[in-house]
Amino acid sequence: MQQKFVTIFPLKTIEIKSAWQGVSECEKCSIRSSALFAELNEEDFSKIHSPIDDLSFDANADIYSQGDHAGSLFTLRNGYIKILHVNSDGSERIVRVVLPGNLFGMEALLGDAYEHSAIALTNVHLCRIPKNIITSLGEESPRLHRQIVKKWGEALLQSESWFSEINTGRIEARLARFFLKLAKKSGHFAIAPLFKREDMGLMMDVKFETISRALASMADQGLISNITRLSVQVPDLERLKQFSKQGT
Amino acid sequence: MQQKFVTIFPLKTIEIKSAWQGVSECEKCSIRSSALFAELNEEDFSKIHSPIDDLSFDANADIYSQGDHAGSLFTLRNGYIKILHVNSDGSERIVRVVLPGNLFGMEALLGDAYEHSAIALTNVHLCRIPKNIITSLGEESPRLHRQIVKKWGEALLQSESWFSEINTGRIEARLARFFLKLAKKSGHFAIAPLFKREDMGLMMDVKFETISRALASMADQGLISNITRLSVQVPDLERLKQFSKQGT
DNA sequence: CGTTGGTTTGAAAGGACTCAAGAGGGGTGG
DNA sequence: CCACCCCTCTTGAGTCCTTTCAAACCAACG
Repeated sequence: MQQKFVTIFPLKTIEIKSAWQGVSECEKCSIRSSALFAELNEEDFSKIHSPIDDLSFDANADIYSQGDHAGSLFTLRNGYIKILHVNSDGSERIVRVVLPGNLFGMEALLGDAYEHSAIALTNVHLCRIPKNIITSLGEESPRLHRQIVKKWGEALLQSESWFSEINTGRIEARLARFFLKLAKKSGHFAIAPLFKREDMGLMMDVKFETISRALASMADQGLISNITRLSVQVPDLERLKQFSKQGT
Repeated sequence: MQQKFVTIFPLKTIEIKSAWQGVSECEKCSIRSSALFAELNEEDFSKIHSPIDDLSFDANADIYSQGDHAGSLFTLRNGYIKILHVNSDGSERIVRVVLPGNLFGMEALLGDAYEHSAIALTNVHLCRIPKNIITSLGEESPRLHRQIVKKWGEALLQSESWFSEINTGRIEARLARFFLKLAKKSGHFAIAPLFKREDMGLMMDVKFETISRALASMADQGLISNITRLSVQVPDLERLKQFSKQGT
């Protein structure tokens, strides 16, 4: 019932960069400072023997699905990913949005199966880290272990703060906070990404029509402009901030 | 079951058991199998030098507040605790409910300040673990580190699942899921705890009057009975489960 | 026995949902 | 290159659920 996209393979993932082996690239990784291996030194890298693949996915592609065997965790390099939880009654809810630099799929370290589904919201670029690298390297490198604890903690805090801010109050205020979290300055304006209205509804627990109406209403009020499928402009971040606190 | 606590000071916390030092008690702890030190052996315990205090608090007492210096983490032995997040606009939201055996306040391991407030929902009994025990012991004991990662992961999963199930759909369905999570069998019935309506509203993002009305309505439908301030009876868990999936 | 904090209940207003129709965009095949 | 189709997004009107503001109620406690 979901969107269908044309795939060459009946399978779900599309890999456009070839996998590569070894450690040299990790050491030069542009997002390394914020990534899992931030604190590792050369000696640590020399202990990595399994391949860390560098993968790309199209928007809407499944990275993994709830219940899949969990053999790897991932670092997102760019793009956005939604973490979807399917409730026992079949209803769905987006429990986290993964931002560049974030780790996801850490359930792999705890159990055999993923607890959620991870689906690309945009075209994405990510690293797949086999769990055995962590478990074996972890024995020897307290630095890595510390980093994992830290990353995990950040994920929890992000999840809780996301939850608290994106799910409290009227929709318009929630949308405002959502924009404030994701907006990036670009010249005189700030630009915030939009996702499918359906997805945004799943994040905030409202129907997609409600998202659409709220966007229109906020545009009427001059809080945002140039609504497209993929983004909005925020002319005045400060004003939006005020709005997110007040409600009117 | 809950012993009576005598309030001597006007202050918020009351300690009824004297603090104690050393490791001997942890080894015999009744909830140790589910607690942080589950996997430790005698050698590990011998390395613990800071005192782990065993504390009690009355309902409504603050365990710590958002922004406080974070010097310890905690294991809840019995009772319930709410983890409250104060948004930048002053609005509040309960992001997690701590159940017996759960770890909380792990932010202490990451930064200097607590990110949330922890407040007792009932009379509680908990262990306070100074962070330096973890950081120093962690260097030497991979078992402890593993256990921390595991606990942290559980907290994230619990938070996400709580979020997903307690915050999706109509209030009555959400309340039903809430009862299913917390109900315990007691003879022919199951009994689920209730908290202050205001608190329940903060968990589910509705006003306390709405909670009250939803409880009344569910009682009319025979889904629950014997509503008091502190608990409800659930005559038929299976039926409640059906209800939580359907809605009507 | 009156105060107090918490809970319930009522009525009207407001926000979100449902069902439905129409508009816009991007991709496909002619 | 254009026409068509499908998917997504927008908009409308009526209904349902939640909020708001009030008032009454209740149990615990001094």
